[in-house]
Amino acid sequence: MPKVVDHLERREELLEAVWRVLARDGLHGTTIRAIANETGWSAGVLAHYFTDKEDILISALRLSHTRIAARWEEKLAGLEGFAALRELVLDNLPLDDERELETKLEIIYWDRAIASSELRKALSRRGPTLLERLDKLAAEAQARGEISSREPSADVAQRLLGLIDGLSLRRLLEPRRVTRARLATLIEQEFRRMTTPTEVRTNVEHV
Amino acid sequence: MPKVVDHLERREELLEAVWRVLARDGLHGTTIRAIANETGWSAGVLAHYFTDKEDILISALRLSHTRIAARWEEKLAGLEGFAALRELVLDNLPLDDERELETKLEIIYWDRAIASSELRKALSRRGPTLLERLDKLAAEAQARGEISSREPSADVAQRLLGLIDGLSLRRLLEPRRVTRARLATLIEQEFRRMTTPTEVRTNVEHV
Amino acid sequence: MPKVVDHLERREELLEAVWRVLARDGLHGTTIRAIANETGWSAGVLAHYFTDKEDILISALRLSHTRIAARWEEKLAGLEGFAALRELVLDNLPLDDERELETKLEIIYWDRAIASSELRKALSRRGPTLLERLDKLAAEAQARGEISSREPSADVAQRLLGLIDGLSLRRLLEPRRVTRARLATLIEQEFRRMTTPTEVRTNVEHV
Amino acid sequence: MPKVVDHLERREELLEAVWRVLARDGLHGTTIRAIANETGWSAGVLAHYFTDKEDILISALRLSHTRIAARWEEKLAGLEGFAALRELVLDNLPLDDERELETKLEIIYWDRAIASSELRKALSRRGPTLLERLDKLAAEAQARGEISSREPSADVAQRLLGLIDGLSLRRLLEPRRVTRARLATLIEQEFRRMTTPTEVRTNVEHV
DNA sequence: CATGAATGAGTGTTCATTCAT
DNA sequence: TATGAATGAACACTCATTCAT
Repeated sequence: MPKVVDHLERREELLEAVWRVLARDGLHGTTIRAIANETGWSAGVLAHYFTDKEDILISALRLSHTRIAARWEEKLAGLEGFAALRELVLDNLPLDDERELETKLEIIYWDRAIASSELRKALSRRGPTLLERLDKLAAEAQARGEISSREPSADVAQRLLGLIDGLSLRRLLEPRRVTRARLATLIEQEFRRMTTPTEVRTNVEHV
Repeated sequence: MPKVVDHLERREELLEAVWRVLARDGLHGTTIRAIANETGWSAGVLAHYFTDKEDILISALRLSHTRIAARWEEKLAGLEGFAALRELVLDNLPLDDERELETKLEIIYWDRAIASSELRKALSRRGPTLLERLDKLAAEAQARGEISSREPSADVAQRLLGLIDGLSLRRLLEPRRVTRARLATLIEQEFRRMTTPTEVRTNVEHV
Repeated sequence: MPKVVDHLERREELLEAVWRVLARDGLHGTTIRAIANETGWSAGVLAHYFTDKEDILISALRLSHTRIAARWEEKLAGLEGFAALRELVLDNLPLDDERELETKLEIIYWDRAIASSELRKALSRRGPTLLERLDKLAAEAQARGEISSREPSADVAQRLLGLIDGLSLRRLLEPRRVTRARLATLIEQEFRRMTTPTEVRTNVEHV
Repeated sequence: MPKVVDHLERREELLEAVWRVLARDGLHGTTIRAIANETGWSAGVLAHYFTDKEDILISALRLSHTRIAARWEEKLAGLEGFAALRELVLDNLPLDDERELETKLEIIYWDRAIASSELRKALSRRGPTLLERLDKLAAEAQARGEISSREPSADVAQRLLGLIDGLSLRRLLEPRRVTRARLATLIEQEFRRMTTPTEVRTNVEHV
């Protein structure tokens, strides 16, 4: 009788090891052997669960996205409008170890995503989804009068996504300058700006 | 007398080829041989001008930063306060081919920068410098009453840097969704937000 | 279950191939590929058994020393004093193919041993050991009155070691002039000198 | 008017630099660039004086042999028999820096000499010549009754050559154990043995 | 299912050599 | 004569991948 192994479970166990290696050594330092070492299994075993190294890397990213999406469902349950929007943004920032790892994963793939359209597809699954969610919640918040309606919700969403990526990056590149507390402060200020009404000042000329 | 070659000039010629390869193939695909191919010279010639592959990559990045810094001097000459701040932000966005290449260069190094402190140093030469400049100009704009003084200039600068990186990234990752025009629109909206006076609305409660 | 290979056995098989390449091509001509060719395996297989080329070369030398030491135990079993000393000297001369190869190995490393202290350590394992053995047996032979006690046993040992190295070298450098038979004759003469009593001749003045 | 350069003089100047590099870095570490660096000239200049790297190395060795032979003429002038023999042996030992360098040169080439018959020829110029001289002087010393005539002068010469090479090697491989003083002592003892008459002891049985 | 032995292409790098100036 | 720019082959080494067991 062959040993019964839950394929999916084993796959996820392996992919979590891939995350750890990626976060520790970067994409460049992530070799099949390093992964195998981290899993505790032999290198050859990866061939049973993945077709390719590319497959491993993309699968690792996809699993991360799946987990993130699942967490969204939990966290956003019962929330609406601005409150939901705020929660979603906060959840996508590296404010604890788990999400710092997720952030590293994203960054790590950006290099290759620029060159490989294959990988770009895999990556864009998160981007658009997140963008669409931000958009929908921003529109909702506008409809409720919680945030200004002067700009399209799509623009609000795109700006928030940009801030998420840009500030997260700075957090990882310069951890001493951008502490978690500072990161939180910066995003709170953005929330405040969104919820503060604006009045057109006529004596300012835009360049 | 030997063949006369301007060492510095040749170095820069080679490094520009490195840029092209990096932008085309990513850091991962940038091999010594690929670079040599792009230069039109043989692979061995790189040994005359650089000690190492690491030296090549870091030099390529440094040259880019040097060029960028020089362009800043030009573009900011005569400008002050908000006008200068606006110009600096715009100059750091991938709104033409030249700056798109520069942006790719930055992104490409982020992966390794997270792991290697050596590279992080080289990279941080741009980051902090840009941040400091943004900060100084934001403070200037605040003093002139051109933008709101409700938040510290350091926060304004950090947010702008975040937006620059985040929106630039989206432009490169999803060029169809984030066109150059859209990128320009988004940043103009941010400028507008900065220069528009705000009035506290009492009936909104921050969470 | 994977293909079963006796790791140690395979290592030794590979190292013996290294010996052959070293003896044929010299240290200079001993490349990883040449070794691989000699083994019949691919070049990459060496990476499974050795960390490094340095590791290969030092391991090859060590295995040789181990084999030699083992042979000493056999040959010297039951022998004492001068008889043992004589046997030990003879065993360290290139009087057959096996020992000629061993001698070549020693010579080959001398160049680098002079520059690299690392290698000198590995080499000196044989040197001192042989020297100490020669010393001990010389002292034994002196105590038994088999050889002259006019000079310290340490000097006898050092001279014998010098002769072993020097004559072995000549045998390999000028095989036609120094045949095996001639080598044997020369060393036998030295034995005769050692065992022949000397009488001080007073009318000779040393310079 | 072209610069007038004494070819031979320049050649020797270059070759002396080769010696220094060889002694410092070993044959393995002796590159064309290292030599050029040591000479103070550019790498290409060597092409004017030598056809090949092999040519450089062999020429360096030959010059050393020429210098040694010239020194012999000086030192042996006026000496005959044992006194000359003694002087010749002493002159071939690494008892000062100059001769230590010469010894290193010899050792350094042994590795390749075993494989390359070309180099062996170049090397054997010293060996045989020295051997022949030793032989001639040994015969002379025997004729004068200064040393024992029990063994052929050729054997005496071969043994002395073996001792010279073997002990010199040990001096360089284990400089702490075999000091210059110890080396001198050991060779003096050999001289003493040669000049001391022997008497057959009947109660010793050769094995 | 799991192993790890074996492969071979590809990497960065070194280096003797050539040659236009 | 002397230079040093340029070449290209060879090197040790890494690594994803295959496959017999």
